[in-house]
Amino acid sequence: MAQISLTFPDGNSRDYDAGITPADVAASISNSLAKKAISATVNGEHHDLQWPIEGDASIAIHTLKDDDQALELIRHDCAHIMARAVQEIWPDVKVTIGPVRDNGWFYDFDREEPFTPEDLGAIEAKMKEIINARDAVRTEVWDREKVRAHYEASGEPYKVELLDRIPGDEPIRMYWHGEWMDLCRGPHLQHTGQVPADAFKLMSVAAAYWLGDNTRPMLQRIYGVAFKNRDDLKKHLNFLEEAAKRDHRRLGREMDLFHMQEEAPGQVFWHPNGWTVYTELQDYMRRKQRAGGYVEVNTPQLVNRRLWEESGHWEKYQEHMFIVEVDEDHAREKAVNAMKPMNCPCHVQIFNQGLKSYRDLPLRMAEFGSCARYEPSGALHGIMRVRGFTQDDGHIFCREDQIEEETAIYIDYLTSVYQDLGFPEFRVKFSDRPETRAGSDEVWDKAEEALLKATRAAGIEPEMNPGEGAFYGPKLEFVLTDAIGRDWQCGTHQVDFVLPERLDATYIAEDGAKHRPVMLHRACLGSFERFIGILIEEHSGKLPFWLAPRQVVVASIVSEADDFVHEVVDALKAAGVRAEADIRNEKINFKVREHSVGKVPAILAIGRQEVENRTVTLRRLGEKQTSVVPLDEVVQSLAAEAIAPDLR
RNA sequence: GCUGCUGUAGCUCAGGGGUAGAGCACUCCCUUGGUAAGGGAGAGGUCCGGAGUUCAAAUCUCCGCAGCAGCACCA
Repeated sequence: MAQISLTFPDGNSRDYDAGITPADVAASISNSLAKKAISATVNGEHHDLQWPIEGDASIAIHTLKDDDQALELIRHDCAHIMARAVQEIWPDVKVTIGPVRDNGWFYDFDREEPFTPEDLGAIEAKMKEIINARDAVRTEVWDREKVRAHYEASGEPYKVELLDRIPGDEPIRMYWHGEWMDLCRGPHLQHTGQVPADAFKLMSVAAAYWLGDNTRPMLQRIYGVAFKNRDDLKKHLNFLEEAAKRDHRRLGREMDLFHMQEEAPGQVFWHPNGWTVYTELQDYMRRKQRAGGYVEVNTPQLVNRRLWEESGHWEKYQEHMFIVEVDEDHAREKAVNAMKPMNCPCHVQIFNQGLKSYRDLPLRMAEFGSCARYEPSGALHGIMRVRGFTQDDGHIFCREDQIEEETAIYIDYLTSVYQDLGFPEFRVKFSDRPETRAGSDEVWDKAEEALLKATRAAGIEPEMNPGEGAFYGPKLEFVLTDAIGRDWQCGTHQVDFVLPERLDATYIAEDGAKHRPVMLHRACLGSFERFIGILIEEHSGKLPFWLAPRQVVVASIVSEADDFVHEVVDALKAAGVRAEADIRNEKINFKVREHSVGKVPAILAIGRQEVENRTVTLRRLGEKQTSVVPLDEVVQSLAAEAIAPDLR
């Protein structure tokens, strides 16, 4: 038999017979390693222990100590064990796919009846039985036709379809967990007992379209999470509990920021506190925009359908637009208008007024543009995904050869805004041409290349997001995450060769002839609504001082202090701090608790001593200890803190 | 939009075919208390909307609306 040489992570190598499995390699090293081994990385690829090695290779044997591999295997085996449990309880249920995801896995089933919470309990119990049985996991490579015959005979149409989607040259692997078998690429553990029985939990059941396609059947998806041990599971469940407390919908109510109601689904009623955050943020953005060389404009809410037809939005997005038909007295025909779902066509109208020279370019035009989109009901989510919102929108009209520089300038601008707002880190995605799009392939080639080049020149290597671009051009997405880790696109930067063409935007170039400008669509926050939602969750409601709606509460300890309380409040207000008095007939304990819950960053307590010495006792949110500070000093330091970061 | 779940006081929730419940919040009274809930009293409800079943519906059924989770969508 041929000999092969395997090289271990420590650099040593040993010779083995060709075709040896990692399990045998582990056994050749020590009995304990053979028992603890869960998988192996061979030539950089993660395989299970039964995978034969045919040639010289590098090899690393993994145990539960290797987090990445262990968690992947535990979760993947959980998916199989769960599918087996489901089919043991309900043999008629059809299985589909069950990938590892986030902190666990999901598995999609086709079953008439939806799973109930009680069902989940039963499945969990059955899974524990399977784990405790320590059933061996084994694998075989099967001939494609044998797999097809098997799944056709056992009535598993989804598996047959999956089989057909596997490229022709890939070997088809079947995996057994005990007697239960599934088509799978692997790798898997050695036996079911290697899954910790007390470190997984079935979380929820929800529906999902087969293959993510809304024209295909809906399946029942069960989500689970799994970890290496019970403590990690507990930590995760605890994290979710804590994250729920940071939910912007909950904090929005607790901090009295905003509310929403049935009569205006997907639209925000901003309360005084919330509107303070909003306007503070808007003032900041307005200053940043001016400093960034933008001119600010404002355009109509309600625009005749004609413009949307010209821009192409009517054709593509009519279903998602709020249509307003005006039947004026004596009018021969109805005027059909739409609430603007975005601002770009309106900005082109402003650009098109008068003749523009190449000297005017790049022309950076910004608007706090209120938009309305009829979002699908299921998409609405607090103030993060709404039907009425305001973008910090902007369009840069420029020459093709200015795209790269303008993109670099913009990325710089966005970075400084995100930095100021407490997001030094953010993710960038690059989305290229979608299937349905406007514009020729040559134009798309140009746009994609220019954008990508500029992004890389700015020192960013974006995540690729194939086919996700806008219909008129490729885009960069700047992504932030909410309390439980869901992605939200906030900023965006898009190259558009199409709209200037459709709306006939031109400028006079040096050659005296009309030329077509390129349009860069960009939003930094995205929408105020979404960004404030993210801000709330990111800071758990404890907004930076300059953004906090209620910055200081001055609380009396005894009523004799009331006059001085008002004096302190007045002094703070005069210095530009949002301060309010609390002279209610309540104990200081009560007041401290209430304003702490309300996320007020600074509480100043005033009792007899403070009145006498003209001091205040300052307590910062989240801190236990207090400090006694002279009035002048506290006014000065809090006033300094209230200044927005761009003005410091 | 799709699947499932939910909708009872301002909030969080219990209850459940026949007088509507709690805690917190609110109002009033007592209390002037030194850093996360002082004590007492009171007021507060179209039980999401509509239809049906029933002697009787907040409760059961159906249809809507809204919210939640996931999927799909996101100019």
